[in-house]
Amino acid sequence: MSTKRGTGSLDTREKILNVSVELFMENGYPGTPLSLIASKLGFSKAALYYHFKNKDDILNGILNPLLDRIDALLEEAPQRFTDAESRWKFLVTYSDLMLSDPRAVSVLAIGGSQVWLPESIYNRIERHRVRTIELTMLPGMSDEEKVRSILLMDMMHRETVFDKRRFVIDGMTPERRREIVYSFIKKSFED
Amino acid sequence: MSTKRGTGSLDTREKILNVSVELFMENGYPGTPLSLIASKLGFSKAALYYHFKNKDDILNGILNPLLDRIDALLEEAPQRFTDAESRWKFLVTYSDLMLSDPRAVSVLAIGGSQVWLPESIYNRIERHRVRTIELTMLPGMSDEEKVRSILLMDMMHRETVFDKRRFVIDGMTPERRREIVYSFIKKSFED
DNA sequence: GTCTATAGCTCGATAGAC
DNA sequence: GTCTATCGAGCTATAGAC
Repeated sequence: MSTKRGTGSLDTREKILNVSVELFMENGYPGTPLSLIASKLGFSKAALYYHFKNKDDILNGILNPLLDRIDALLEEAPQRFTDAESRWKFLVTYSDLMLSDPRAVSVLAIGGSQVWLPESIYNRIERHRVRTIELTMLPGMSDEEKVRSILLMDMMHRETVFDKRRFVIDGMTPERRREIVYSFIKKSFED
Repeated sequence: MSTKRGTGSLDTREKILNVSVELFMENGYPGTPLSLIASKLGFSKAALYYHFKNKDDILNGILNPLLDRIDALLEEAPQRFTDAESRWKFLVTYSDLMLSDPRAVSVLAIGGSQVWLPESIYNRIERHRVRTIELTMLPGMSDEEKVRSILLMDMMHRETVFDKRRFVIDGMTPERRREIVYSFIKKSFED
């Protein structure tokens, strides 16, 4: 995949991805011209086309590693969970997976309805969203419990995906916040 | 404000706003050219400039009525609420206000980090977001309670703002869903 | 592997006729 | 109040030199 690298330096390819993520977060994906990415890297726009075949290819480079791993996780999962413990274990695994790729997650957080995404990526994300919600639902749930599952899965997803615009309490660390959020979600699931 | 109108027909201005909202939801704001709005209305791009001074002015026409009313509500509100009942009354009022303008809410739902918004509108929305969260916090709350307030306000806001991409249960009406969601939020606040 | 130059396109906005 | 025509800016992507 990659050539051998020296001590501290990253692939040019990786540098491009990292700078792109920063700019996509600031300006959005359609709002970030390739010229801006190039100038922040200190070289010209055309040079980007040596490393990526077009703009969407940069986006794919950022998102695909994470999306592939989510695909794999969802394929391993059973049709439905039948008990709360194994469901919770799955949710934690899913959450850890998301948190393991902050670069991709940052770009996912730009979204919203994400109409600007290439259709192939959009469809994958939508499939993940629907499937994870389905997997929170246990057999024999009432309407109230189903709706609550949707709300809580949504809450968990947002907790992994959003970092920037978050309302921060005094000196609370992100880890402490996450601990509180997850225990609230777990308790609400069990209630 | 408006000239007298015939029986069923809307202002051209209102027609433009309604068509724009539909297209903004489909393609996003930056992804919707004025030419598309014009063609869907059956007239030319230049005609739009008789009714609005530029593209952002259309967006303002959609959002400002709601944002103005939210501003007014937030100015009426006390510095902080001191009891759970008056806080809940405020939250219901805020929610009803949002639901009273589905057109504006649809456009707000496009967002996400909403970097595409004109700065003036973006700042207003951010102020609303922060202020409403502050108002959910009662004196003497623990860290856990503060975080839960953030989560629940966020949940409530999303319940008013999102319609489209929602995971729908069988034959459940939106009203039934909202009833379940609100009772969950209320219960979680009181817990 | 990076450059300059430019093709080719789309868009917002304006001018001016009707 | 709506039209045609067009300007000018900004963008993706490619060609071809080094």
